[in-house]
Amino acid sequence: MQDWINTINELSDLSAEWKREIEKRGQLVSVPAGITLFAPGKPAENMVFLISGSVKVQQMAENGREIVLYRIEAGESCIMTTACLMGHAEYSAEGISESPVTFATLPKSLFDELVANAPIFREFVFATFSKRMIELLMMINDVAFRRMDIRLAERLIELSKETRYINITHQELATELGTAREVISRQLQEFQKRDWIVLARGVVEITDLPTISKFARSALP
Amino acid sequence: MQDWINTINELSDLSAEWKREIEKRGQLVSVPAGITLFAPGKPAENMVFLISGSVKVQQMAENGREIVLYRIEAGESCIMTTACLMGHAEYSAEGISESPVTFATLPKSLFDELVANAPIFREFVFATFSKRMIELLMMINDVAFRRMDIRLAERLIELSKETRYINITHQELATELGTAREVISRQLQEFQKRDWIVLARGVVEITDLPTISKFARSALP
DNA sequence: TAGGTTCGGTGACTTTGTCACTTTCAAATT
DNA sequence: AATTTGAAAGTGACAAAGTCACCGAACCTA
Repeated sequence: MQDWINTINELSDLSAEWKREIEKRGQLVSVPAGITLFAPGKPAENMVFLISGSVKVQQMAENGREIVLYRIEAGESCIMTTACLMGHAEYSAEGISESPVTFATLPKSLFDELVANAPIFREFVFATFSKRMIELLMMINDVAFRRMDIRLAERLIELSKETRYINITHQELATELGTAREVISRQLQEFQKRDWIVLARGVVEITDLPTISKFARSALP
Repeated sequence: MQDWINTINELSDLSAEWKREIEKRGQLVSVPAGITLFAPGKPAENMVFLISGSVKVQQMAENGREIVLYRIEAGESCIMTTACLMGHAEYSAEGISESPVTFATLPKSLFDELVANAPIFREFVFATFSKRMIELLMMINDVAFRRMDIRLAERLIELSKETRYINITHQELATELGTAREVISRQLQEFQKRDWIVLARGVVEITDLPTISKFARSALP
């Protein structure tokens, strides 16, 4: 995988010289699933691009509750590290690999050169920033104003894209949505009572997708 | 006010040539209080610097509830416009002048030149981005996990920095914290019952700052 | 001073979050 | 195969937050 830069769509039009420079000065790293890649207290020294796998970025509160902010997927860069790199600020979130992950790092010096001299790269960085920013605004909207049952239904629909058997615990769902496990358990029971899903330990089986979808869109219980 | 660029601390070290260029191609605009400066649907065409006054950036939900995301103060730039400018994305928040406001706009072309060629300017842009990003993360933490009474107490303390008579309605406080007016009213009544504040129409008078402060720090009711 | 508007109060109810357990299940250990 | 153990999920009682529908008081302003 010496050609990783071309796996990032938005950067495929970079000049051959820049690509050579990036491959010379960048570093490829692979880690297994479940590793904390960044966390409050650890300073960022490089810009990070995800080549394969998925990284979950989440925030933890003093009371122990957690919320998943977003996921970094293959072909995306990590704005948290970039923000900390550029803003001389500290992380307030942590990043955990959800699968075996390969990423590339660029030293800050090269990052600076690229932002200055490669408009394509600059566009990429800003676009990533603003995309995440808007995601965070949507998240604030969700958490502050939207009903739990609707949000849960939406998330179940998302998760059932590939298979109707979703492998997830109630606690994990709670972390996804930033709520408490009990709330999810009760809500899932209610869904089960309505014959929309069937529950098993660690599994949610979607049995009536059309009705759940209707419910999620309705925004009314 | 032809010298506005020097009112922005982080940019005071820009070279004289860049400053001349900025003043030549930038535009100064003044608007009264209460004007919507940006809102979903209006595309951004320029980068914006606030010279004087204060702009409230808030988000509105379908159900009518609102939340104040942050304020842009004098000497800061508006990341929402920058994000929309660079990320080819749409606003999802609106900006409203809270006082008479003067701001300067830079055309995108000059913004690009500056980011490319003026490291000081580039640092400023990234620092602003990451500062706001971290603020938004804190806001998610607050909204998702922290108690209303504590958050309200904190906000009252903040607002009473200059005078113990805070001129604000319950609805405004609710918007600040992203909750419903009734919740604020009830909470304020509770504070009044405890002799921490005295309420009047449109006014909250802080009568026992030490105890409120202790309460805000305690995180326990 | 009359009428409208904004602001705040209130009670009944729902939803969400918390606490302190218990039970159930599955896998590892004896 | 029986037992232990830890994670996952269920439960009931309660507290906090949000919703709804309505009321009355305070304040413009015409």
